[in-house]
Amino acid sequence: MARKRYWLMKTEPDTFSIDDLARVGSEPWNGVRNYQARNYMRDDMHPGDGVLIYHSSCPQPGVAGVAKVASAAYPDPTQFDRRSDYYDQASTPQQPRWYLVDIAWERTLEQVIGLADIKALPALADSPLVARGNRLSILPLAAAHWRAILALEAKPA
DNA sequence: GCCAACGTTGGC
DNA sequence: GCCAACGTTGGC
Repeated sequence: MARKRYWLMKTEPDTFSIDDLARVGSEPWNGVRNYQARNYMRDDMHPGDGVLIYHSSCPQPGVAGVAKVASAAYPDPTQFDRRSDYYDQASTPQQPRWYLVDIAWERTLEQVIGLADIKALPALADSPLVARGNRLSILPLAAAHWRAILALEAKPA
């Protein structure tokens, strides 16, 4: 049994928010078309890993909820669907290019933990999350980063 | 294999 | 809407 890992996964709430995840309970995290993010899902994620759901490209960017990895990696079915925005004609079922995992909702934070507050955490100084120009939609989090971010929850706004 | 052009991400 | 940063593409 591998040790539990921690992740941060971005989503645009206009498209799919923490409330949407709460409604469906579990969601195949499809549409990731970046090789490094794919490698994280395919190679490094395991059921039970902790996931912070991060809202991006929205009025209030920040961590909006907690979820967990709920499946092993498997091929993203949207890559084979001609009608999908995520269709990839270079990918075949015999040799899929894109993989995903299912993500299961655990809880929605009462208040979004804003990016500015996260950036202000000394413990997060070495996290890729606060690095300049970070565009990866899936990021690994050290356990200490996970704890430091969620510790902000206790503080009044 | 290099690198310029282009497209996308994402905070502000 | 702006702009910086980054990944991908494609000509050579």
